[in-house]
Amino acid sequence: MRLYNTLTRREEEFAPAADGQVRMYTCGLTVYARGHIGNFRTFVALDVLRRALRHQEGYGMRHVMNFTDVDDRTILESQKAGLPLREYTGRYIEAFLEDAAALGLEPVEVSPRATDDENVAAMGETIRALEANGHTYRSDGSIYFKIATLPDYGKLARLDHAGMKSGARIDSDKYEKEDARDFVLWKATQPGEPAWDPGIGPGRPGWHIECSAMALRLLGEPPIDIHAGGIDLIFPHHENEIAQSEGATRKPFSRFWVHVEHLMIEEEPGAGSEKMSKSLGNVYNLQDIAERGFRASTLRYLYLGVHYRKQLKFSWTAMAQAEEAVRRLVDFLARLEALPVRPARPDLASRLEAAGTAFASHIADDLNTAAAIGVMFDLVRALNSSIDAGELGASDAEAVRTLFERFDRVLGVLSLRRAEDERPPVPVEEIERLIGARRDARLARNFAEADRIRKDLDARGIVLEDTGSTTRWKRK
RNA sequence: GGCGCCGUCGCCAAGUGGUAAGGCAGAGGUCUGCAAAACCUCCAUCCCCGGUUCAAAUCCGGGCGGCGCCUCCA
Repeated sequence: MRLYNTLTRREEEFAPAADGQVRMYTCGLTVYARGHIGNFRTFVALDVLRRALRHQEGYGMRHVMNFTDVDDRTILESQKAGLPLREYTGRYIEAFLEDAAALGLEPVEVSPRATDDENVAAMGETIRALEANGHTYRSDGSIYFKIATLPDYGKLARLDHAGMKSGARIDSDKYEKEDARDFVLWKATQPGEPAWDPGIGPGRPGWHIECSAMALRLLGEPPIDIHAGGIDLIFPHHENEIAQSEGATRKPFSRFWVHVEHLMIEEEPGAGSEKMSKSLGNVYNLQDIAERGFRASTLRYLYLGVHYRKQLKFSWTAMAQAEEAVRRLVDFLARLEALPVRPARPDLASRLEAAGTAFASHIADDLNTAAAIGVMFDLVRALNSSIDAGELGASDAEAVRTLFERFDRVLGVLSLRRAEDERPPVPVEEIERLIGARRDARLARNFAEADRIRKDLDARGIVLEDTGSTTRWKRK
């Protein structure tokens, strides 16, 4: 498949370097708070990449997504909460896993925590290798990376430091550095802060070292195939990861760098938008989505409607439109269940095959999910039309379902919706009993009673639809 | 100030040289006990101004507007 590589600023043909297995690292969440829907835009987009590589391209995956469970904010917030760091961050890891499941993220092969003993040890090893290669210096008990020792520093971000805004705050650390652009690998112990000593002196990890160390430890010999994350990580995080990893190993770190654009929030129509971020305080999480009456599957669909390298303007209107679109798909799939037994339609196979090919080629085109979804809807209209004309039977339905399952292995929306629908607000037995009672009422032409039952269920979140002789239900 | 992205129907959004996918909303119609769903028909020449070309939403230049990175951030 074609994949945009930030390193070269071009789309390139992607295939794993070895054994048909993709070695991929995703920068995960800093677990000092519940992830918001901006965070999850990135994770869902990368989940689609993972699914496309696995289910469509047929590669094996070894995918690492970390939890950053030590940094200034996690330490600060855990202290505020009066909890040990590990326990405090553990709660948000749990919350993340719940949200990830709700959004249909496939579990990755490895989800390490930075503070796991073996990862701290790996950071020590990486830093020692950097020291041995002459890339570091020590100052006030901290260890720094000296970027002047790495000639191609900046190759990912391509920043022109000469032209940087005068007065821009470059140095946010209070530690002493030789050059403002140098960054800390290992922070000296501060009173009241947790500390480790993996053979380099007591302290705690700088922001970037964990990802280099874990990627190298868990994914083997560099270069890995793909390193991914939100677009804001290009600089400084990923640039510094490259410096650390390549300084330590003398080998290229990652072949592809994939970055997902931001989710933007528009609070009032026409008021302009800004990126959603915890520091701006304009965040919504999955709970907020649920409180507004929307489901996670709807949000997942909304994410996929915009190419991952374009900003996504989030609004409640957009959510409502996404919900209607998902409904159209679900209703179509439900229609397939009620088709009569009749001879298979001879020209259906080629129509389905064409759609399958078109869908796959859009996905293989740098994950053009929006165009792929368009293919799906084209097919829905054509097949709905055939159903109306009485041309489709049960055996055709099976072939159609199979194709949509193939689509959904990459998109992951329909299966998610189905899982949500398996837990309706009214017990299924009761719904079916009431449908039976209503059918009797209708046969007796007691429409008042029939409408009362439907209205009653509607108020409880269940919608009934009559289709010929049968009645089907769905969640509102 | 430097680097970069974006501007397509009322809303969301594909399309990067060959004459505008798809979804939502809307109008009219078919079907229907009602409701819903579904189907059919209708609904844009692509922010503005120049240029290149047989041909531009797509390339180039200049505006205007939105956003990002340069500082913690997905």
